Amino acid sequence: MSDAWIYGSTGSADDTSRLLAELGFSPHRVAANGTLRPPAGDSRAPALAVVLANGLEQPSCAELCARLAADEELGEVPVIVAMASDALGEGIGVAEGHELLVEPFTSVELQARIARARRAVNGVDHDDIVRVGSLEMNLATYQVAIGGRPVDFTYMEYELLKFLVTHPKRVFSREALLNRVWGYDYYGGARTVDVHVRRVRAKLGSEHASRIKTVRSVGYRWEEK
Amino acid sequence: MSDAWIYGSTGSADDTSRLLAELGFSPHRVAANGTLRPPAGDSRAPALAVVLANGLEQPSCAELCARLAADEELGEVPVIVAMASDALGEGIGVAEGHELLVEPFTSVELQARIARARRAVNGVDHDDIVRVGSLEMNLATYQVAIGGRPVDFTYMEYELLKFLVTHPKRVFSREALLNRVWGYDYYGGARTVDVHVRRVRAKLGSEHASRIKTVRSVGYRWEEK
DNA sequence: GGGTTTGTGAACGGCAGATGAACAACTCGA
DNA sequence: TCGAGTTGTTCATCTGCCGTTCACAAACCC
Repeated sequence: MSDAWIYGSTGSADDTSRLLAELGFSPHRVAANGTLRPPAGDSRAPALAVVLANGLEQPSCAELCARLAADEELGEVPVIVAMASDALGEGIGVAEGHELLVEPFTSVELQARIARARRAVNGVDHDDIVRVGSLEMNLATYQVAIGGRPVDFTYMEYELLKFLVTHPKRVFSREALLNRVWGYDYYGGARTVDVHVRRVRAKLGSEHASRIKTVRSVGYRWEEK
Repeated sequence: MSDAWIYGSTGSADDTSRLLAELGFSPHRVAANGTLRPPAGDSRAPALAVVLANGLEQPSCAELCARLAADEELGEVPVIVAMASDALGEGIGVAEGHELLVEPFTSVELQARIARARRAVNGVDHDDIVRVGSLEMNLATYQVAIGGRPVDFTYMEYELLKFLVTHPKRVFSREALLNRVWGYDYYGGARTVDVHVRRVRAKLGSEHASRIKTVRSVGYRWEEK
């Protein structure tokens, strides 16, 4: 799923790892040898970076923050900096865009600060971004991207796709789709749905087009397979 | 003798007042009757605003935050929003530039977050120049330049452009723009937004005009691409 | 192979948005 | 106080997009 890179090796690193895992992240520890990437795994930018400031010596927290902020490829990564209360006074530099977390913290606070850090980067709440394979829907910006490349959907195409994606596996009759996507007071030909499905499929491309399954004499279904 | 305005009246208000006083502020409680200013004293912008979210009903925390962020005169005030841990999950909107503080907190953490909130304001104030390609906005002097050549924007044109530029990627409905750029108590035709968008586009010139994307039957979005 | 269901291409028509211009409110200086 | 200039809003018209529909081809089931 979404990777989280953890910098620093205080005693709280294991706790933090566990909390992040509970929140749905795959935590990866990053060695404190100067690199910004975890030793193994792909080098795709993670969904989150967590800096445990306590005991960070080489590089220092401020330096690490600065390098994270400056890294070209990682430039868009949400960053959370966690430190103990008594380390706050030491003028440790936490970059402006980064979110400050003071230990001890609860899982709920961590979650809230993750959301804030991500919002600062993406301009929207993470909850508003849906990913299915290489397909990415930003529900706040009305943008769809496939493999990072933006794809233009018209309003109705977008609404239809959004509905299907957010209601996976269930089959919807054309009538049901007309009611829930077009609106309850709508009355028009059911074939309208067909045409829209076709256009959405075309824009989705070969990789994702087949995700909209047609269930003969019933309707359509979104399948993430 | 820097003033701090405190919104909300939970039990922690007194504690917060005391802590702020210890840190050298003059705390003033603001009535929860809708105004943003304290009942007495001069109306100069304070050095700090603290929102105690717990128990805030009318206006809600999110609304209060939005109004604080939108207030013309107070726009440059550092804001801290304090709330209990169990209130975090409710999707309470804390504006992006505001600093989130989770109760219970220590005096040291409060101090650190005050510093961050102030840096956020002063920082934005400081390198107050936003650059997007050859477009340059000086948020302090209300000046816009394209390719080094100054361009005149009227007040509302400037405000609209500034709002879009400082909230990139996100789509805003005309109504949302009317609320957040024109003001909450404004009520007028939504087409007003169209016309202003058109004028801003015209002044932006061919290179930047397309950065204001229109999302059909939704609204407008700023894209730096 | 006949009937039903779905895919496909093209064309129509409505409407959202762009555009130009006029109007109203306000500022400022003579 | 008047008038000219500026600025925000609204009206009227136009244009192009896009949602819808239709006709036909293809696929599927009996």
